[in-house]
Amino acid sequence: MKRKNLTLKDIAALCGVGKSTVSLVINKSPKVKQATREHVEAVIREYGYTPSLTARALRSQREKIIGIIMTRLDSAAENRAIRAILASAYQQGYDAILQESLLNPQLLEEHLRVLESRRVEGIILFGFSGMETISLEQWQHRLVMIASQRPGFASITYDDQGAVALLMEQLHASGKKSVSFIGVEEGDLTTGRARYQAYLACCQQYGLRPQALLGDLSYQSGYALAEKLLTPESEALVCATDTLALGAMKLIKERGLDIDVASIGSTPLMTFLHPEVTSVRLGFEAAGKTALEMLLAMQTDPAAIRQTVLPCSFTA
Amino acid sequence: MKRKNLTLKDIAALCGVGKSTVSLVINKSPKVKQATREHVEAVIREYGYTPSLTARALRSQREKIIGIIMTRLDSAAENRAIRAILASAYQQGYDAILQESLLNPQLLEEHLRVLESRRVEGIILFGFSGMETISLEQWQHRLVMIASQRPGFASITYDDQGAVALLMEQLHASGKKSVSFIGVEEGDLTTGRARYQAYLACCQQYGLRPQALLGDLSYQSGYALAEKLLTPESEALVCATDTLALGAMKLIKERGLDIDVASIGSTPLMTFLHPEVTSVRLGFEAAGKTALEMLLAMQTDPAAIRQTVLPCSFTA
DNA sequence: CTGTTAGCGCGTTCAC
DNA sequence: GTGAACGCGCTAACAG
Repeated sequence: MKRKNLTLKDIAALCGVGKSTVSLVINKSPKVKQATREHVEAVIREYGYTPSLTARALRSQREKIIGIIMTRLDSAAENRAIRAILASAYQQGYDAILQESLLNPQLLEEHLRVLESRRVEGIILFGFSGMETISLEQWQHRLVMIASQRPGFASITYDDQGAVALLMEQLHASGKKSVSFIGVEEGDLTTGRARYQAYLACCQQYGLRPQALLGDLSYQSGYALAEKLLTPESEALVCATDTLALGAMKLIKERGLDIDVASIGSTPLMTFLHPEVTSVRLGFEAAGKTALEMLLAMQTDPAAIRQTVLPCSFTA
Repeated sequence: MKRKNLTLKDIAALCGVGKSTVSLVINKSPKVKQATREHVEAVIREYGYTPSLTARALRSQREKIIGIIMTRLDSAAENRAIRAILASAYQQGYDAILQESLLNPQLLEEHLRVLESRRVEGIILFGFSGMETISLEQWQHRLVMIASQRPGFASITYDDQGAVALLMEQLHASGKKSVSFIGVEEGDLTTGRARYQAYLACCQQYGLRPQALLGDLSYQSGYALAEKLLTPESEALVCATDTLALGAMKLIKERGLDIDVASIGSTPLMTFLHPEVTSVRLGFEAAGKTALEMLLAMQTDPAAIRQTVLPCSFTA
């Protein structure tokens, strides 16, 4: 029962040929006689031989593995991106080692060490604020950051300003004069700072008085912020994320307030629970797909290191 | 800049010692002179040398990698289990290759092939109905199934019956006479069939008339089923999952119905949005932790192949 | 042109 | 404390 793994050599012996012949067959080299090839293939199938990618990797110096470091497994946004990454990677014959940073720089550092010793070919890193102190030089030409950026590094970021602007424009067009905002602390550079600043800029542009509160990234926070911020005069509320919006919506429903809500994310849950909420999609799937493409391109072409900003759009 | 990876040999040369000495230092063997050890360690640090786990794996025939095949990345339940798996694995020096089966047997089969050629030491497989046709013999002693089982294979399943019984008991104790149920099709053996059958059994036990509908596993389905099933006379509703419950709750709120709802999952979202819903936890974290422990135990002790049923409990 | 031999890649381990 | 063999598949050089 304990069928220990067969090796190339075993198969060669079974076929009465040299190791290299078997290797050539496996790699579909044309320089093997048809008869030999078929015989070898038959034996391989019969014994269920599978070549060791480990040995291959050692020899070829190519692991065909990438590392993905996400912040939290249960982030819906990252999930969607990763699904796209895994699918693309799979097609290219790559597998992915997954790690969770939990927004902890120290943990990130340890993960990087592991990926280093695994000799992964590249890393896709979901950024978070606090990781600025981590040195990444040695990964510079084989790392793509998502959702944050760093000079000289490849990155894919979401169009935070564009998303907020899109929402604000829509609310403005429908005549709202009192548009509030709930977001997350500016310590978070993208979801936090960028979206908040964009809100402020839009207020200025449209001559609105900013009314905003920032908290953390939880349903509870959305609820609490909305509770503090909203008044009977509020006409509209922009939320930095769907999570916050879900919290806010709970309050709004409970109080029976009549407020137009807009948010960023466009998650299936939000679309289902509150289709009336205007929502903008940031293109998570595209981010994942693009990240992998960029990573693979970087291997051969250093010029592929680019900082890409993905466009956002209203839900189709 | 293109610092190509240093090897053991390089370090040995730099230190003026043999390869094996460096190896011994890395593996903290005591049979190295203190002075030599310190010198070697200094050089290793200075040059930032990291031994290749690939070479080590080839030599030792131990990859220290496991494969995790989940059904869907965005399954909250699986996410929680996987977080626990990753954390435990990390402690033991294991990394995880993650794959998504999307409930597709064919995809599962391909993933298994990949894991085979990667020579992973074990697999944690989140089961789904439809995968019965896939042969797993060769993995028998290094695979743990979660949420489904197969004779002779290690598995961890949730206590579907217990969970339903717990909810029904509570509703019965509070005097409900009309308890409906929405679930998922019986093609799904655990979430679907087991929970539905448990509901029927409880109805019989308490002398209630069963009123149930089954659909798929989506918010929309929860809403639609509730709409068809509930009447003004309905007193209580048991939902097979939080997802269904979220859908049902939407309808219930919209209609202003007065119905006690109970569900299985106890996700943070549910707890936040509808704390009034009675919810049972199936112990996803425990499942992940247990799965990994079992997998590692199986490597040395075939008797560790067990079919475990995790207990459920009300949210703490 | 077909097929083989030999050595490599890198860390581990065991006689010397 | 060390050289050499080893694990497994790849490939350049070579023989038939």
